[in-house]
Amino acid sequence: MLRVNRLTDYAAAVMTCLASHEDEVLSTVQIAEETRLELPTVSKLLKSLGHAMLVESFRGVNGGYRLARSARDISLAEIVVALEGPIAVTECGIGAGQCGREATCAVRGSWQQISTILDDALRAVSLADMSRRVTHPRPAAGVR
Amino acid sequence: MLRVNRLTDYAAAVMTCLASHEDEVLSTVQIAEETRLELPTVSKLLKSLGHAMLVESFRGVNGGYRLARSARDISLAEIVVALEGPIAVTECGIGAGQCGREATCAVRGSWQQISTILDDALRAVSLADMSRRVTHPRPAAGVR
DNA sequence: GGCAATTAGTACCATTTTGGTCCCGATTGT
DNA sequence: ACAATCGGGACCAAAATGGTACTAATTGCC
Repeated sequence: MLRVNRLTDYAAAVMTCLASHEDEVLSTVQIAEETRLELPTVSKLLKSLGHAMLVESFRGVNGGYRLARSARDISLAEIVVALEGPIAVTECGIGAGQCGREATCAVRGSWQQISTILDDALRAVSLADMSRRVTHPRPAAGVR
Repeated sequence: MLRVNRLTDYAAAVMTCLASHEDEVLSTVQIAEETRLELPTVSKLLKSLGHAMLVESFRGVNGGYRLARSARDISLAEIVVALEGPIAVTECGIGAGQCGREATCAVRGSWQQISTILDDALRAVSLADMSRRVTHPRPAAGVR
């Protein structure tokens, strides 16, 4: 486990799809077809991504969605945050006062360290990196 | 989000408790009191940790649990794996054939990269590190 | 030998989360 | 005016999660 929600995974696919059509406005239907995801699901995802200002929406006939910024300027971390909220592997990592055991808790610091590393890793991957990987399927060894 | 199960968090607390009594055999009751967790929950956790060979169990009167190895030789990754299974942020990261979209999936590689980094980070934290942090509450900046 | 302490295994249940669907109102190009 | 689209919710079924309970097996001690 230690999974990202399936919807977050889907969101990454949707964003990659948009990235591969940079500057075009794609309708939800087109995106659903291209990603092979269900239409209502894609619709829901795009709404969340819109709230997070990762995509721009255009209503009306010929409306649809487009990346709000260049694919190079959007990180995987932002997509995760848009769908799941702050990146923290434990609940107490978000804010104080959630746990009751805080004062005596020996493990919080370590979890926070893990969260930070994870956050860094997610921020280091841009949407452009993810799209690039499609055509160059053999990734380099390290990240940063 | 992107959380570890609460039980995994608890398991880390239980293991840290055992680490602070290295070589002693503690009963479930003692561990529950010290960690301030519910007895049945602690019991369940210790069973899982036993299956994963992270703790040794002793039945009968004066029985209980003890770390199976030195705290330095047990990593946070092992605790996570014991409770949650293989570390992979997406389902398709575990094995092939889970997803159907695999052939065309553009994002799998990036998720796997994240999983690897996360795994490394978890393996880099030992139980001894976690215990140490209790007495030295200000952690150093980086990990490795 | 028998009792009490203690873990092992398993089954079970309530609640929350998750993934997914649907509907209706608002906007806009033709 | 109409049709294509997005926006915002409400809603629901299924699964995961966290937690509990019960019984069997093991072991130390009197």
